[in-house]
Amino acid sequence: MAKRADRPADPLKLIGLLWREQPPAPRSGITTRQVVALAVDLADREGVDAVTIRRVAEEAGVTAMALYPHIGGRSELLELMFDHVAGQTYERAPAPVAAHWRERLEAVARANWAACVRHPWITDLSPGRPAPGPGTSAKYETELRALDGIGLSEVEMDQTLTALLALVTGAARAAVAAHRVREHSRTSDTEWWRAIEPALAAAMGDSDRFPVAGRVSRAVGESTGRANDAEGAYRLGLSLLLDGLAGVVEGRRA
Amino acid sequence: MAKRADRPADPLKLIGLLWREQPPAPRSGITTRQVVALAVDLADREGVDAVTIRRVAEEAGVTAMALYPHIGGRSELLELMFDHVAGQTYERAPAPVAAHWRERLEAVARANWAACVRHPWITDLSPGRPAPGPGTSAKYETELRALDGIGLSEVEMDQTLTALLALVTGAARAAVAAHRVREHSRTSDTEWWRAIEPALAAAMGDSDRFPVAGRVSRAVGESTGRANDAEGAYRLGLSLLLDGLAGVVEGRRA
DNA sequence: ACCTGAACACCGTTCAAGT
DNA sequence: ACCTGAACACCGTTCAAGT
Repeated sequence: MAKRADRPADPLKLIGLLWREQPPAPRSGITTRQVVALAVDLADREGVDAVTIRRVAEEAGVTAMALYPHIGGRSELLELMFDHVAGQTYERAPAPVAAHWRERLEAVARANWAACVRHPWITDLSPGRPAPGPGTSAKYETELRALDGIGLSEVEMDQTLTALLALVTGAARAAVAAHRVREHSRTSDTEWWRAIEPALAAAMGDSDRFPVAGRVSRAVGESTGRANDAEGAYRLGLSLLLDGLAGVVEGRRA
Repeated sequence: MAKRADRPADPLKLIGLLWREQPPAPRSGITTRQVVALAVDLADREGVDAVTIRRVAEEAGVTAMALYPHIGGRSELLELMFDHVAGQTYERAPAPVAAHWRERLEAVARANWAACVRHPWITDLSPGRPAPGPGTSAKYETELRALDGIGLSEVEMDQTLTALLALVTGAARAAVAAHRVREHSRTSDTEWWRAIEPALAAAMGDSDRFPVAGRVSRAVGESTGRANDAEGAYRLGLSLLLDGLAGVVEGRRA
């Protein structure tokens, strides 16, 4: 959750900022690109909420108001940051070019999961109509190529990609949130539950109102040491989704 | 994206607020339950960002500071709101009790999709370690029962549910975000693209750098009239996931 | 015990003024 | 053309003071 999404980014202004090659050589020596990189670093270290205009300006060594010509406004800055990290998704990870489509899609999922681990704050941003920037466009192209030529229609390619990314991002979100609570309280999940349990039991009145949930929670706690296993959910979910896709693809080939 | 997630909710304070039966009969006549219901209505109408302490207090007819004993703080209020709507997920929708597990899981997905449509702001909230409140607990129990007795281990039940909800929520998030932009600009996606295209083409320099993306975008635009079909992605993704699960379940029965 | 008013330390953004 | 300082209209939250 970030601050002030009140005003959505102005699309036309944003496109100008996203695609412009020549920064307007300002007095202060700052460029859009540099400011965005600074903001991304800040978000990596302290989260989106730390990315305030004033704070970014301070890091850039200018006043807050000097930033506006370079970044538009806070909403536009967030979109620029999003496009920036989107463009880096397949820089460190190998491009998904394996021979078998299943390996390619697994590489896509892995790269997106890694991006969420490296930049946890992107799970806080609403994707919305994805920013039509250079980074996002390149990422989309790379990912669609992994899905191309396996017998799906164009619409199915887009829907499959959206579904796969929804699964990865959704699970990553849960993992990130759990990790934050864990870090914040400096306790493991089991410790946390032990601390919480007396208050909870007293409040619930001990009645076994949630038998299946209780049984599952105990099993998950014992086997993973955590209240939820988001990464396991991601792996299993991906595997099921790809199994389903294999059925469709092979069904058509026959 | 909402305001101020800086401070996470205090777990023990939160549990007290979530489970207490007897509101402390205050002078003003307001109760935690009423304030939460008011805040949910406000969020439904104007989004999470409109849910400020001052604004909610105004709606409740008290000063901002009078709210604190009832809701803890803003973070806790958001968790209370989340638990409130979680508890309503299966009130309007029929409980997932069909004979076949596939129908039960489809009902689970449908109910969660409907909740996101009714309360779009819940897609802005980080789920995190889910608030251990009465609503969330009841929802979890209902959903696990839909997965019980079909041959999965407890850990697999939890992971499957998490994956399914990640898929539904992730797709719903994209759908909500697209809907917001559409509503804000009062234009359809195709109109929006037409307005954007000249600026974009000029910026990109017409070079066909994204051939597959271009081909897919055109096809999606022609067949759905939209830039993205999040609902289609949800349907297809769910169907593939359940196909995959059917393979696992049937494989074990044999 | 509960509520209030004033205050504190923040926000994003505007706008006239400087260079 | 770019940057600055001051200001505006907000935030969440604290805290002493009232009843």
